[in-house]
Amino acid sequence: MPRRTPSAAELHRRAVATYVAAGGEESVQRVITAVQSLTKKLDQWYARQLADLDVTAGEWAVVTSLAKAAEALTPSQLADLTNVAPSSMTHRLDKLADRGLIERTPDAENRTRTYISLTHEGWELFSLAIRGSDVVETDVLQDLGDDERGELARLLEVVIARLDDIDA
Amino acid sequence: MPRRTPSAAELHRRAVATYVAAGGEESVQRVITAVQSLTKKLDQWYARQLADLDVTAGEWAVVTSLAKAAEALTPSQLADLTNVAPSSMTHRLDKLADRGLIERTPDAENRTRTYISLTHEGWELFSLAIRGSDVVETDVLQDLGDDERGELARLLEVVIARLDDIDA
DNA sequence: ACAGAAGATTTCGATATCGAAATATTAGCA
DNA sequence: TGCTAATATTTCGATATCGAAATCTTCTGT
Repeated sequence: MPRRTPSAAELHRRAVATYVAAGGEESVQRVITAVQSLTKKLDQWYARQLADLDVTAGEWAVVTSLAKAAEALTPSQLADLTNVAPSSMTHRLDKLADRGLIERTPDAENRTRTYISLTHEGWELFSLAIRGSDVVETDVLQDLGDDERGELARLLEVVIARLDDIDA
Repeated sequence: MPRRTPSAAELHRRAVATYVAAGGEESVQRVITAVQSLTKKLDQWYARQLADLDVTAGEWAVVTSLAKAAEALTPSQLADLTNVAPSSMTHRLDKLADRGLIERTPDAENRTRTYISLTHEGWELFSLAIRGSDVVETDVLQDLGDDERGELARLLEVVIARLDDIDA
């Protein structure tokens, strides 16, 4: 018989122990493991929320990429930003265009290139989903005081700043 | 012409601004956005590293789940842990079993159930990949002092502890 | 003991994704 | 100019994933 589901905190402890036993450094694994399990939980919630709007995680990734870019992007750029093969993007964009969330605009200056942009409906969907997910996200951070939340953000941003320099 | 690729830090700033403009709370978005872009980068590195070992991200998720559980799991549990449909797990396990990384053991007490466990080779692959990824992970956290790293871990663990209570 | 509900895994048809090749355009350069 | 290389997107065949249904086993209640 499978035993009772352990708490997230307990799973985290075990995961860190496992990684350390396999040769990882403890302080590193505590951070990385926590970041990953947090993302995993968030992804589950987003998936449910997006299902209500009849949008897949992959489609949502396209919408947010366009929203964040604040300018038109090419299919290749979107494929790159969303970690997917360029050939897969074609079909995704077809579906999104059919639903009226994005539109393709051929580049007049370079006819091999197509620009993708959010339609008004696309922006509305984005805004709607963000307001919904902000609720869950706020809940997740509830146990952190204002100062702690700021400190957490600061530390993460130090890490982010380093991302480009690695592996290059 | 597409302009120069912005830095991760710059992308982060913009993303937060976009989410705030769409109705998100700033201190929340700073944290959540940072966590997600960090995970995305890590996933890219893992994918490359795993490709060298001829393992997909999905297969790796199965291996780590088994390693962390430290006991045999059923296909359903694995599907749940790795966010995939139970029917998809069947084929994944077939492939992993063909490669000798896992093995299926029928449960003697309940013949509808099958237990999946890592083989010796499975453990070796796990250990090898962990030692490899620890290198990158350590690099990522390089700009944080020991105390800062500890504080980051602590804050994240506070958040983790709350995950179970949400949405239930 | 037995009928029906619940559970676990697999099979099946439809769809999504991948990598490689095809197509079309632009850029570099002799 | 004209030829080759590079770039952007799409098409194509193979594989992976999904949700629903099928199969088999165990549990529940009478």
